[in-house]
Amino acid sequence: MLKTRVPFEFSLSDQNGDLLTAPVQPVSLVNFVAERFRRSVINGSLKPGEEINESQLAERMSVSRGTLREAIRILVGEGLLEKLPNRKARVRTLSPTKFWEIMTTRAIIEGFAARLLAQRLTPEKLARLNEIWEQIYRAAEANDRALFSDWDFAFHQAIMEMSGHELLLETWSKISAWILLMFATQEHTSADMMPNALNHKKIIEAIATGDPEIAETKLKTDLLDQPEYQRFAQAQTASAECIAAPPSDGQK
Amino acid sequence: MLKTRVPFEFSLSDQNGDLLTAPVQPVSLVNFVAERFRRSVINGSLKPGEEINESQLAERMSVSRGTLREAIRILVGEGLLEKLPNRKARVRTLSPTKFWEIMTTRAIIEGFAARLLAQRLTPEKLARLNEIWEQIYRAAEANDRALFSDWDFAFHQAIMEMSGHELLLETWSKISAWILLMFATQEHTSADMMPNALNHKKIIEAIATGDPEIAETKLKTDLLDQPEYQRFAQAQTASAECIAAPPSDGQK
DNA sequence: AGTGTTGGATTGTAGGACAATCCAACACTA
DNA sequence: TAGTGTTGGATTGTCCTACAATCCAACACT
Repeated sequence: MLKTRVPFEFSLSDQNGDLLTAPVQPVSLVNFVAERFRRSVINGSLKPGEEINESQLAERMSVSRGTLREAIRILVGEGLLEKLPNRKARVRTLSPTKFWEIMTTRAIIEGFAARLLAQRLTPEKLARLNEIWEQIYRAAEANDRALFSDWDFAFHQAIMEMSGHELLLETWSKISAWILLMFATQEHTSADMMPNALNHKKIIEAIATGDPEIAETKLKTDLLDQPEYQRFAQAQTASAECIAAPPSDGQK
Repeated sequence: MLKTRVPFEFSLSDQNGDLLTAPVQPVSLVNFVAERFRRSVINGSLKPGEEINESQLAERMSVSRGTLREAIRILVGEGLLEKLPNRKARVRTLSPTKFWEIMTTRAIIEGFAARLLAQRLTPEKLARLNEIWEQIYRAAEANDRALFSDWDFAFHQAIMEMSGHELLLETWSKISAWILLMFATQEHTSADMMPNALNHKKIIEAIATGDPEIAETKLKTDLLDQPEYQRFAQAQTASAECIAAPPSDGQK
């Protein structure tokens, strides 16, 4: 088989114009495979609970088993796969409880990031948020569900990045695959998009006040008031006050 | 070389009496090596910035390069090592900024866990906290720094575990190596231990009130008021209000 | 001082080998 | 029939060897 490595890969949506000066990131085959895993889980070709046969999959992907195993280690670290010794790796399942956990974790992480961002806001950062918001709005207008999700994700990612808190960003990144998965599984009607878009504007305004308390609270309540959270969280009222009340479901 | 696997490993300090019914966890060699890495970083035999030569270290540890590489992947996922393609893995360094990041991240995670725990507190959980506290107190009395750190860590870990929020626990676990590293690097005088022990009692009391707000706030302020945080965070006043003010240092 | 060039060290990946483990199916026994 | 051995194939865990790709520092050139 081909023994050459995947040399370089640029995320094509590289927003900032300074493509030239931006650090070039070589991508190893292992990372490439890991990314494929993420996408496969997110787009549903790898279903929750599905097991992974190393030799078989390695051959189908035309990579060595070692390479595949390393990729699996990464995904396990990110929580997308689970693995017990001597047993196949499995795609983790997304139960209502897990859903609640993801949303609350996001809430405290993004809430804190918003607090930081509010304190360190610069005109450039604000401009960037507004740019992304434009795209969100446009996607909502165009009724483009996939595009809307992409920019929605980008919005939250931007907040995390601009908060300047590296560890928090890392932590957020590790659960971001779950976030994407949730985006993918929510069956919004087109009616949901526009109010959602307008709400993002309110988030920007909350951050723009410069008041850390307002910014943090806005992000927190916002994440926990999402309809899909409500749906999964069953009878729970998901206000900021009730942030700590998990849904009580039997299945893990 | 030896081709047999490391069969099973029990954490000897397995508190709960039902050793028999508890699930048996086989440990792969990769995990064993990963654990060695963690300990080495924490006890200082692997110094921050130090680079890792795969073949060399693999031979010295009597494991194959593949096994070592998988272990490295795990540690990279936990953030203890950093790795760029085609370059050696390196032990990440703990700058003042990083220190601030760890403490604030802990604060929001543990704070939220305390909130949950306050709401779901049972007599058994409370008893467990008090048991651990006994050990903390005893270690402080005996002036045993290492023992104190161990039980201090166990205390916080117990809060995370008993909060019942799996994802939060996972997230916390991933940065726990950093926490241990901080414990290891703080050069407390013996005088610091007893007040610290007594303060842990106050944490228990805050949780025992059952008021999520009180519990969360107590944990948050507590983590950010630690002397070692103050030391690293330089001129910052680390009250709950100033939670979001990072130290401004040049070196990353 | 700035820019080619080169060789050795190291990482990235493949692929084969085999022991250890698991699991499901079957056989046996009370 | 329920419970308990037994067994063989499938799969994972680990090691090994091999070599291409990459990096880096040292040297040479201009």
